[in-house]
Amino acid sequence: MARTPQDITDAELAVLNLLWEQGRCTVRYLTDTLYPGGSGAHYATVQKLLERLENKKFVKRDRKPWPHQFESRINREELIGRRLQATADKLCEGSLAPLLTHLVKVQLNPDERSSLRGLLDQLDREVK
Amino acid sequence: MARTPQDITDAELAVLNLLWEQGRCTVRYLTDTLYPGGSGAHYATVQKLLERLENKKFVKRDRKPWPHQFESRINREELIGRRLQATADKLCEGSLAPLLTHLVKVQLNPDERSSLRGLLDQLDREVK
DNA sequence: TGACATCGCAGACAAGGCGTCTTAGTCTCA
DNA sequence: TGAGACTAAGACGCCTTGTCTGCGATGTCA
Repeated sequence: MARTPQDITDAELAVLNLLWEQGRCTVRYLTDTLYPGGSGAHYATVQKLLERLENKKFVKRDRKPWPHQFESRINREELIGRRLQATADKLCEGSLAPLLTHLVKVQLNPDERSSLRGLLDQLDREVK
Repeated sequence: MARTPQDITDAELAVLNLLWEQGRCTVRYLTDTLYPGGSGAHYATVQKLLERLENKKFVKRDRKPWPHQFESRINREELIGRRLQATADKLCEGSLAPLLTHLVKVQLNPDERSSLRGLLDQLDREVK
């Protein structure tokens, strides 16, 4: 049974989180924020994480300015979607419906149910 | 940044899937189904996977009969819940609501929306 | 233009996860 | 009691992943 590597690892996610919060920025900024008072080695660590994220198309690097600028090519919402689909693929033959059912059953109190109805109504209106 | 091991790996999940489908059964049955025509080594592989699942409390082993009988202590629904919560912990500070919102937006056609309304109504009635 | 700091890049490394396999001991039953 | 199946414990090796080293390239400033 072959192993399936993670799409985005924990350390990579920490970098992405900062990119989401900050928008476009440099390795220097990311390093100083993630490892305050860190050594030069940490800089290279962040650089490597960015390189891997770039290879996986989750981060865009702008090589024109110096130093290079990085920004995310995926937002949190999209990543949530990927994770949900991955869960569905492994546990529900790719169907997202069981996940939805689970969340509705487990998660909602009456107030949340009514706000969910509101969301459904809104989606209905958008279709028209 | 420490790595977080998976709660249930792919190979372990293959075993669990069979246990869900079959209910209580032996290592022999699982091995012959997962590795048809497999060697003795595969038998030990399945045994090891079961041992790890047992340590993680996802499988119960009955040592009274010979050979031992195994059954799952978690069902698919519960595993879905664990995975969703893990996703929420990493991406939404533990809140499941964004996952639900995402699924409702991305996933539903009008028919599914109306059946979801039915589910909500049913939950409302159960509360009373 | 030369000194110097910073950056970019390629690769190496260790720890641990995970799937697999070996081996030795144990049990059942004819 | 001997054959055959099962249990148990550990080892093996590949891979992922977070980290780090070294060095050439690039920019800044006197």
